[in-house]
Amino acid sequence: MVNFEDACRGNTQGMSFYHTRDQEENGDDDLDDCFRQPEKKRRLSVDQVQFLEKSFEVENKLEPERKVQLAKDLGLQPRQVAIWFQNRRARWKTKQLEKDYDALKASYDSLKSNYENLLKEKEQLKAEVSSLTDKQFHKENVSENSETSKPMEPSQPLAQPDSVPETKTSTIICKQEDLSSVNSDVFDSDSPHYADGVHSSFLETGDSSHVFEPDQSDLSQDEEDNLSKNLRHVVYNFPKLEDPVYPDQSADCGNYEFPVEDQALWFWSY
DNA sequence: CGTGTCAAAAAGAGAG
DNA sequence: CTCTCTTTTTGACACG
Repeated sequence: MVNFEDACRGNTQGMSFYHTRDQEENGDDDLDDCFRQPEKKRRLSVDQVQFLEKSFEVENKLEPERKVQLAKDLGLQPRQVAIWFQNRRARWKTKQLEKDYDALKASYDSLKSNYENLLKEKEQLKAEVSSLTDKQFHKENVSENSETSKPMEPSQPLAQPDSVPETKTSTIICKQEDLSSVNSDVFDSDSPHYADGVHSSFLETGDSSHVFEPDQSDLSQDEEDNLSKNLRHVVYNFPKLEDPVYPDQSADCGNYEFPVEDQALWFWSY
């Protein structure tokens, strides 16, 4: 447990918590509390906040006993302490949501760029295949013209397309790793989330291995939709979208709600 | 208790 | 520097 004496020893040399800038007003505290007048709002002193923060780190919930003790230690009303904890929890949660959102967005951006790369690669391979097909076909025509005794199926040019499939396979494997790791990392986040109070979700477990550079370039809405559709095919082993249960989707993700414009994120959680 | 909100206080920005 | 305006932070409260 954090001891207030320890917490502030040395920095204020025994100065009490009442040394706020409007110290002289603190004498009114009792009066104010009795009459609940619209009292002028006073901020807690740095030391008071520090002490509360330490206490919050230890345990973010406040049992009545501790509330009274803290209030006593800090020279505050128990209600003030309760309100402080309430606010602190709420604001901590907001920050956490922001963090989680950023991480999700980063994952999404990363997936998007992976997908775009795959598309490019696919186009290249397509071009390569058609050029090889043409060459083959051309060859056959030439040989057919010179010696008409050798009929051959023009549709077999893919028999040995060099080493192309090799590279493609490795690429795909790589992508799959990315996807599955992202998938598990991100959507495991509905595990104790803020529930334990002190420690947050997956994001606060230090710097995750998914530190992506946010890609600011944005696709148009059409492209975005197209991307989302197509990715359902790219994400090989994800559940299919045949029977979507939209209303429950939030349950899978810690009850988070995302802005409408970011709902494209859901495509890979279906 | 969580959530949303208000409003005072503090911090920041910029013009003169 | 200081005055003013804007933005951010934070203590408090109401409501469900």
